Amino acid sequence: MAEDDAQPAAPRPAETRIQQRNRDAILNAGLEVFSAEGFRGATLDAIASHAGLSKPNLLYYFPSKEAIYISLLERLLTTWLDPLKALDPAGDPIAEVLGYMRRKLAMSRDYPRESRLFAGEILRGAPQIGDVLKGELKELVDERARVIRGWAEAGRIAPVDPHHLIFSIWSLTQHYADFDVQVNAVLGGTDPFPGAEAHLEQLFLRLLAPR
Amino acid sequence: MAEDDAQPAAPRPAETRIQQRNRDAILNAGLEVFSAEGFRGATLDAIASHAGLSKPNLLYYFPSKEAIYISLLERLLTTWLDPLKALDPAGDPIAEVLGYMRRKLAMSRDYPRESRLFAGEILRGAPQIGDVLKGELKELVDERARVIRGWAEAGRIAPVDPHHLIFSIWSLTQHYADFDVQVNAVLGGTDPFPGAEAHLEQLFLRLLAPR
DNA sequence: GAATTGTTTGACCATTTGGTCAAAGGCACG
DNA sequence: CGTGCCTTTGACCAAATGGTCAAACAATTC
Repeated sequence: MAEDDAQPAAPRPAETRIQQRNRDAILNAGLEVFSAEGFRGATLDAIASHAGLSKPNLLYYFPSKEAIYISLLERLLTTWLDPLKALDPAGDPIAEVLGYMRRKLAMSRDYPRESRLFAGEILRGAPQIGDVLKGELKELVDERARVIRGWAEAGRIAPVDPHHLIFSIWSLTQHYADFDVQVNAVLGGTDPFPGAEAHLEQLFLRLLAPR
Repeated sequence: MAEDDAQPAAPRPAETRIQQRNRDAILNAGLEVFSAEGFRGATLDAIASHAGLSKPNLLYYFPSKEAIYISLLERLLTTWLDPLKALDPAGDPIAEVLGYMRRKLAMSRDYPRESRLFAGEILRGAPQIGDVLKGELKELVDERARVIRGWAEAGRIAPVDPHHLIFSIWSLTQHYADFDVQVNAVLGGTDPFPGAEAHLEQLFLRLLAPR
């Protein structure tokens, strides 16, 4: 509708330095609070104080609490799906699956807040991202599942149900972020990740070894 | 302080029929709402209407929203720990582990609300049951871990880290209840449990088979 | 340095929500 | 059938919370 090709080089209104900084602070604060308290448990006051801003100031940058939440989920979804996209049909089957597992485990270690945010959304029935799950996610998974099925049929890995294999990778790795408190309670504070990686490597190696 | 041994046979005040029924209805409604919305997301009004009672009537049976929640968690914890207790040190190692896995998977199928209630509590940092995790749960797990380690050392199962083995069983089975929406979105509505059981049997058989 | 635009906030508001209370309605039992 | 206890509820309250707004306060630009 609106034309703006007149200017040679100024198409975007472009975020000011200060907008960039504040939006970032808000998203970071939102991640912190939403992942710890859930959507309903998080308050604008808590997010504002975490971000070092006043509540009305928050709402100058985002129209509502929900908008912050959705913004976070959108940013998260790319990060979340990328590792699966990176699974290379041309690579070595077992190395590819193990690589995917390791990437997901590293994400649980390095981005536990993101993992918990996602888990909370799904636990509550995915009110915001249900469509993405049934659309983009399902398609991506189905596609990779076909690759894995191909590997199995070619005898390059043991026969497995590809969908359940993917579920296994998700659940086994995310557990260490989402159920963090429980893992630490049982382990008494030792870093669980080295042990987890060794265990999961063994598990998938044995599951997938052909013959 | 108060003595009441006078009567020959009336020690308990004993719940009336109506108390029994209403307390039950409230706990069931609470499970429904808390598991779907989380503690913060659940409202007394929602629980009351689910139970078919008025809000003040709820509070005649339970002193507070938190009391309902805690009551549910307590009831849940026994159910939750029993399957692990039932793991028999004298039984056949692989059959015992597979049996435990199957029992947990059945719980995800038959009691998904309980699983989600528990998951929500842990996700939020276990504010109510943190102590149980560090106490009762840790001791039980450590004990069973010793049994499993014994099996491994005797060469009756492949060498595995017993704690991470237990985490694996928890995460793989609970995933089908807690991430229910995601599983169904990806699978497009087919019942995941038959496939899950076959997959997990294969997984643990291959993981644990000695040699 | 005046005008314009972008940023921040104190004061406020409406709604939601956990919880109270006094009074009314049932029920059992002598 | 009346007395006493158990159960139920309408009306109410205080606090928390998402969100608004006009006015003050910076930055930037010409």
